[in-house]
Amino acid sequence: MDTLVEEQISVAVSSSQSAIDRATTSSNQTGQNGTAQPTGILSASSLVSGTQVRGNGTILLMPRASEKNIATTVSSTTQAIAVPQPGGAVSIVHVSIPSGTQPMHVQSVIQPNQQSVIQAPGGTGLQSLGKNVILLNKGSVIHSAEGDGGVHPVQLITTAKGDGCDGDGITLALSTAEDESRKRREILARRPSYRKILNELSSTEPVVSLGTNVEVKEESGTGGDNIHESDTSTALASNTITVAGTQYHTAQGLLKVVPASAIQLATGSQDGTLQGLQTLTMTNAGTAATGTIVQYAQGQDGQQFLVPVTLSAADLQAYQIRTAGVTTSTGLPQGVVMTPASTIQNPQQLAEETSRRREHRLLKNREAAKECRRKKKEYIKCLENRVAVLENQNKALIEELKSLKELYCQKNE
DNA sequence: GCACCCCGACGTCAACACGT
DNA sequence: ACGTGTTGACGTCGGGGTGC
Repeated sequence: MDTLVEEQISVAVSSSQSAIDRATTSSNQTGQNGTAQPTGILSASSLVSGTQVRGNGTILLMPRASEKNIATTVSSTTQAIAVPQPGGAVSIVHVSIPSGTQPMHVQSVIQPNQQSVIQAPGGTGLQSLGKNVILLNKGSVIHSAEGDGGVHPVQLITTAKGDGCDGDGITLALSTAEDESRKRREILARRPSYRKILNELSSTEPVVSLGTNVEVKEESGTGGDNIHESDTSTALASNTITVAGTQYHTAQGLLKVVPASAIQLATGSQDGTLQGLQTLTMTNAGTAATGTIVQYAQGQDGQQFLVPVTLSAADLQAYQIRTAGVTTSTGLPQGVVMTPASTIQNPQQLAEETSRRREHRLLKNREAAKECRRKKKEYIKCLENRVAVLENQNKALIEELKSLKELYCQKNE
């Protein structure tokens, strides 16, 4: 897995502040399809150095040790964290935007070849992003709701050569109206693939957003994995995440979900400390015929992991028989040793194994269904935001058309 | 208070996609 | 071929709103 370190940059572009000089130069750039893009080029030198644009238009924030936490002159108030996805498809952008007295955090999924939408929480419109604040993806257009009567679509094009993944910087292009119209049609024609989006999201989603008030920080283990940091004010212990009563424990890349409300401490040392392997019994209302054993292991560094194992009733019975009054080699009272599946030989055990596998399958599917619904809702939200953007865009275009018509009529009179 | 309806969340099944 | 992930469809359950 690629190691990608997030960089903080500012990508707020204010036309009123003239942070980007609209009238800098003009040249032709070769787009993705190899066609020249007649544009008025805007200098984006004010954007953070090291920021790159992939061939698919995704903003890449390449790790450079010397360029950590660079504040730009564009805006010192709006910050974004883009998380490029290996494979170059989708990037997740976290934006921290001061809104009044309360900083606002929004998340968006930047997709290649598609108009992307900054997703604001809970009914927060794009207007709250501030006047002419734009988070850019190639082909993405986000307009100020206030505006100055006109529409200023800004498009990212890359100066990168070759595959576009190794560009040295980005260039902002103010497209001509004709070109913009054509691109707009293309954008509208490219509807997002739900399956693809979800695949991209689920494949290596490094920063997890679980609800409106939760950010999850998952730290790397022994190195080599991604390091992603969310809001540093979020107090989360390493490898332990609690979200709405659900604890997420990561151990060696394994993420186990344990509903905290369902955990009851069944065994453990008397002083409350847990050492070695302990067991907890979890009540599970959904599967009355089954139980869940939680192996509670303590790592070398004192870190503790919960590893839930769903068992059938038969398994539970065997489990209890095996653990009753047994002292293991570790010296732990009532310690647990799981019977390896390979030792199951007789028909009854085979049936139990089948049952166990079914339970495992059901458990996995249950979690998958939850995840699927979550992604679906997220996707629907994204679509709704997109609708809002397009409606605003449409409204602005209608206004523009109206004013141009009036201008034309006045000239002819 | 009770019945009814609606809605959202959930679990399960089945079909399909996809990687190995 | 097989295991696993994804997702539509379906049924169930609980909470909230409404009419009686």
